[in-house]
Amino acid sequence: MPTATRPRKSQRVTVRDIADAAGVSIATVSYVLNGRGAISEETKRRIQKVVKRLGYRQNQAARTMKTGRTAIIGLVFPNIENPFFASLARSILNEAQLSGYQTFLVDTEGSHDREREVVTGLLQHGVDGIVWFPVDDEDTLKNVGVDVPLVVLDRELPGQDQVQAEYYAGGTTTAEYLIALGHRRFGLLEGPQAVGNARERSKGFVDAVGDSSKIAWRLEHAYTMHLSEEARERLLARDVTAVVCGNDLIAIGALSLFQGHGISVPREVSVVGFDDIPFARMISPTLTTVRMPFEEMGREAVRLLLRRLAEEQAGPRSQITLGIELIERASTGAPPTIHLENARMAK
Amino acid sequence: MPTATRPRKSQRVTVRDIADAAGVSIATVSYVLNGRGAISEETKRRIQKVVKRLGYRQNQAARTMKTGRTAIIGLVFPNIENPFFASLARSILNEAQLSGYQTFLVDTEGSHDREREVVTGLLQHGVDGIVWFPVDDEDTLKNVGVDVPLVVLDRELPGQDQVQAEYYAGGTTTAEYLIALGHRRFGLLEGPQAVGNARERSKGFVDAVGDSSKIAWRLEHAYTMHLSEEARERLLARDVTAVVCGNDLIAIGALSLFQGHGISVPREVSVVGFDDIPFARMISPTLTTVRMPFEEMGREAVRLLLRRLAEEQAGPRSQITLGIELIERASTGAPPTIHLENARMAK
DNA sequence: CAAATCGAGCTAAACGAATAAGCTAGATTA
DNA sequence: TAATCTAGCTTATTCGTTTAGCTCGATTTG
Repeated sequence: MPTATRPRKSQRVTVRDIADAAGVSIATVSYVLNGRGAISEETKRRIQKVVKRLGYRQNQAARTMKTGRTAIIGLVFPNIENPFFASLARSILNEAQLSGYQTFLVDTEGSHDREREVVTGLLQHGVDGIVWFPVDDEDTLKNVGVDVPLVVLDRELPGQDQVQAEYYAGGTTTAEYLIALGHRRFGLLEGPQAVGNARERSKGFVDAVGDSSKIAWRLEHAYTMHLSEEARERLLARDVTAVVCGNDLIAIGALSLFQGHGISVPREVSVVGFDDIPFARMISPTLTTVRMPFEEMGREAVRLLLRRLAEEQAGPRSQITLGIELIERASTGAPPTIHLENARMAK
Repeated sequence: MPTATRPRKSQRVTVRDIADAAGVSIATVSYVLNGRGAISEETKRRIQKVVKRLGYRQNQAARTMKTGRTAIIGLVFPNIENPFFASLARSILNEAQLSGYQTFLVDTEGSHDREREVVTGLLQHGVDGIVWFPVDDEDTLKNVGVDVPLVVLDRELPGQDQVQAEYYAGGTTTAEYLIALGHRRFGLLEGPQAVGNARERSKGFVDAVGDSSKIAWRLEHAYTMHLSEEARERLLARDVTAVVCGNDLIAIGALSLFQGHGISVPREVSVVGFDDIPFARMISPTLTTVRMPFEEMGREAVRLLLRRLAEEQAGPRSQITLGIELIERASTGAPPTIHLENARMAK
């Protein structure tokens, strides 16, 4: 179709241009650029000067063709709007950047189909590795043919490298803390039980509570601030002195509900979250919660991935488990006296 | 160095493999893959079957070499942990994905130097276009040599395509609303005035307030929930009936401070935010704020970019300005009577 | 009935960089 | 003096695609 228009030649600066301008071969330029080969200091300097002068940038696509490496990692997340993921993403983007990697961030919006789709896209682009935060415990990528290193975040998948936190301990710690405060009747607004770590957390809590106290009810809830009708009813029934939530978003939803109904937290009821998103300390009352080590998780995930990449060898899978910590804030306190007395009588 | 080890041939499936298996040339395979050329239905089907059977994926790097297109766009953000950006990012990622584009997300962490750095990285990877949310009004990319379409978000930069919102109108609308409620003494916790839209917003507010009321103080503040010492003092001085904040995070910080000091919102003081991040409706009291059209902004930015990409022609720059809307919630109300009376007397 | 047209597919030349292998000239060694 | 070595380059090939231009037989047309 183009008739008169002459195709613009040499649109982009290439090694060829550098080589010509510096009076050397393209091989020499390439060696200098990659710090390889035996090149005299003088030639190096000359070439580097030309590179700067012409504003040359390596063509990553061409590089990739030869080396098979893209210097890109893929980051697969269920929902970037959840502050938990935003914090984690930041840590990962940062760590990757430090090692000279760019990151494709893809949002699966909680769908298994989209998980498969987006990962296929990532592989087509030839990402060197993938950090994957699965929607739930289902291994949707089983037969997608992932032929690059993969690190799984916060989930239990057999045979994969993974970075997790001490969910069970998070549960027990929470229980011990609340019991020490005097609570004896609990409500659990658990995260989706299709996810292993949500189960772990609940299990830790239930185990630690043991026979000393009563878990009045357990209700599964999505990781969102907008409480389900059932959850609202449960909370407003007022039959517990402490509500333990699957994550901070659910806890914030609970606080919001209580506040809307004039129920005082923590005087009438205590609320505990999980994750310690930045908002947890800003809402009122500030939220007692279990801190997830975002920074560390992201860093470890990227490092694990890059180590795999460097070794090239398929060693045994690594499983990194990070410690958690209960952060005591203003949403928890001693139970109302009447309940306290009940508890004493029960002893 | 490899002596005994035979280099694994045909590690990856290529068009060559498909062509051989289907008994055609690689050109034919390519035509089928790209829906071009005149190929019989039968051959198409045969090739597609082989593609599926061998699990072939196009090598994007090789494609890029020939076409000069990467099918990647770069997204440059100041801080992904701010829910405002998270929401915007989600919209952009989604829209890009729909058009078959992957997205590099980079976080500049509010630094000009990093803005330059990361964009250079993006260009090296050959992104087809860039959506840029600048740190402030400074055009840090002026001499970075950006040779691809660029869309600027939420900032005023001469000569660039941009997507914005009606900041000035946001300011006036807020003022009119508060005045209608009876407020006459205002405090402004403004966003960084180095940024044009923050100035616009303040200007809109100040203009609309006019002589009818008094702006007791104006204080510049970073876009964060953690209030500065000066801001805290200002707020606790209690000399205004309404506080207008530069964004929702600042507003949440203010609410938190008031609540911590037993100051009732909105009975004693009203608070207004800006952006309408998802949390605005979940905190208590729920936050009256000005809704930024995240979804639309992201969508328009990507569309604008892709249009540029398709046209290839450098037409006149586009400037899309989106409407905003005041969302009335529970953090605003009539001023305390004593103030109301003062205001009346002043008339 | 020869020429023009057309459908379906093939050949071959890029794209820009990395790199193995080869070359050259001067220095060192036998 | 000849053989060997080495620093410092260059030459030539390769990565997997896309695509302009060609071929070849079948069909249509004047």
